[in-house]
Amino acid sequence: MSVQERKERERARRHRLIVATARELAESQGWDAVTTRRLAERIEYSQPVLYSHFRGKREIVGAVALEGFAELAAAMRAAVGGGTGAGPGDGPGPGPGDDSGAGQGAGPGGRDRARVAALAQAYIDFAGRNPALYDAMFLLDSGLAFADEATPPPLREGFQALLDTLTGVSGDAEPGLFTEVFWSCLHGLVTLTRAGRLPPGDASRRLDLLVDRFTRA
Amino acid sequence: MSVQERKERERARRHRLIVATARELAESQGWDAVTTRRLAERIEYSQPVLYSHFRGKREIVGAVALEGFAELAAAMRAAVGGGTGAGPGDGPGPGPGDDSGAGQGAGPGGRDRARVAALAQAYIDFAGRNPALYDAMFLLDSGLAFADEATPPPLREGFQALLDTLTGVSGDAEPGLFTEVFWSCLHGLVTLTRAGRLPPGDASRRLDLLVDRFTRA
DNA sequence: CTCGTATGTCTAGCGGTGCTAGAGTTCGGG
DNA sequence: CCCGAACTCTAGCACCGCTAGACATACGAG
Repeated sequence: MSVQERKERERARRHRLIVATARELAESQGWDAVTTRRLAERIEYSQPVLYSHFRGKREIVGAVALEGFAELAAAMRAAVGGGTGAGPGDGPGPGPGDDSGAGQGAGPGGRDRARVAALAQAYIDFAGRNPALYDAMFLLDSGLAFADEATPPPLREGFQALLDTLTGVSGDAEPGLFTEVFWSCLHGLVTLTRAGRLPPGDASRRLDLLVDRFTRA
Repeated sequence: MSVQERKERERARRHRLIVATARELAESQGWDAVTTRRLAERIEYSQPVLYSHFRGKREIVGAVALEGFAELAAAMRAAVGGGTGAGPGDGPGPGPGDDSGAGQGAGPGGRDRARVAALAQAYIDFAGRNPALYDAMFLLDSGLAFADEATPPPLREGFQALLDTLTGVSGDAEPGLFTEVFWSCLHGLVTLTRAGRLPPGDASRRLDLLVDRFTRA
């Protein structure tokens, strides 16, 4: 039986190799350069082996995107620290209103603002650091399901990371909705900036303004 | 000389035909279906004539996108009416601080909110009504310059339409920056919703929340 | 150790893409 | 009427994602 295990290990190894190579190629030359032929050449196999691991190119993109979601979630967790918000793993997630809204007093507002700013900065930094990865996650068609029961764990985890931090500042709004909107704003900022639609210089000022709008009141 | 004029007219006519056909095809079957061959067949010419009008497919997408920007600008203008904001054409545009910030009193706040809401709704409606057009404008590579001196007039006009309405509610923030951020949020909302990243049901509630965040204070 | 088989990989090729060179035709001006 | 210029089309390039079928390799049974 050991021989089968060895083969399976090698297969898994090659699987990872494909994903890693696709990611590197995309990050260094853009997704347009990621063709099945080039990819096959890089991993030193012929194209058909790709199709023994993935149903098609879309699924390869999806695999890269999945890595991205996991890393993004980790980056956001790291940015806000294990601090005040509902921590990960200490329950099924915060029910709406556990440390209840209406916390718009002057006291801890500054701390909240700092945490949201750190979160947002982490998001923008991640996108800037891994543009091709971000494209795989959001721009390209990766065939991943989102707000759905089939949504893969890393995606849920990413959203949860946002939710945990933002729940505290959502005020009288439903935290889920609040998070969706804030996330959309971050995504819009990233997208338009990356596409050259916004002057690149004022990126941090725009982020400041956004965080302001979502942390006051 | 009349013959030359006639030819030029016919050429212009064919030019418009190409753009219109590309747009229809994209709107009915998606941009993937817009290939030079299909396009050529639809206009009843061979592919090479396309290249006598446009440098390549990207430029065709760009032409469609340009139409889109003009229509989007018009839709937003119509939505806010010729009302309170700085009207179009009555000067080179409002300088920052002409009817000065700090207007966060309770009085006209409601009216401002309504106008911003109408503007945002017009934007979202436009994107929903013309998904392929919106893709050409923002998702696809149309080769159009944006925040640049080479930015085509329709793009400037679209941004100006946003700016005119938002200047009044930007508070102590720079109106240009405020507009960029708000626009980004709208774009993010549209993008994520269209990609199935957000549950489609709560679209209007999300929009409400966004408008709230940008009109209070 | 040998052999049949089963697994795995590669070569070759399909229909499609954006784009272009050069042949062919049409049509206006002298 | 005929020549030349302007224009269009046929044919083809290199590349794409993807797949069928030939080929080799390595395993397990006798």
